[in-house]
Amino acid sequence: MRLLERSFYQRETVEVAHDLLGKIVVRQYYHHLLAGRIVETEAYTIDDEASHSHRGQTHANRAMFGPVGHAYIYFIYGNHYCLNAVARNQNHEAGGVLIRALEPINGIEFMKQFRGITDIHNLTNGPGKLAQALHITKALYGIDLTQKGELYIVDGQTIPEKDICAAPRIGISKATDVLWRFYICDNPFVSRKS
DNA sequence: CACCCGATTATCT
DNA sequence: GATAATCGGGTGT
Repeated sequence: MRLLERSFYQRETVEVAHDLLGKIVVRQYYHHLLAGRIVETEAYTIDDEASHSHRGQTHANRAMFGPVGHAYIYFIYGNHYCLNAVARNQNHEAGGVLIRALEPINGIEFMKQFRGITDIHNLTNGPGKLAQALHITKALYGIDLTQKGELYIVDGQTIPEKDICAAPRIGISKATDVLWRFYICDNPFVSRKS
């Protein structure tokens, strides 16, 4: 499995969100490798009212203004971390792709332990859930996802266009018209149906 | 320093 | 399907 190159992330954010489906998130946790296939994503651009980057750079969102291919991680609702891959083309100042759901591939027993449950379909089918299952916290903020390390993304199968669904993003109140949520249709690990 | 809110989840009914 | 839990960050005083 090859690492995704920096150039992969240096394209339109929405395109990268679409193309990240089928790619593999790898978490090296001490000597263990936890991995999952991306089955659901959402794009957030700087022009987008729903994006954390829309009101300009702050200390918390600085990663989204930094080099593409790095991780933007945020904490929400008092409990949950969420993982984004920084992605944008050269015309834009900021942008990110929220990783919303994974299909567990490797290290499933550790994921169960980190999540405190045994149901495999409830392990990584949500952005906060997958962060907990892979032990992703702010300690990994800004990490380069194009280099082997504690967290990175490698190539996987290409998903046929007919198997990709687009829908409005979840949990936002602004810019609900655009279909910037992508998921693999009929995949049982997607956070929810549309 | 007080206030408000949120790219969610678990746990009810 | 409804709602409580929970707390860091942004904003304004």
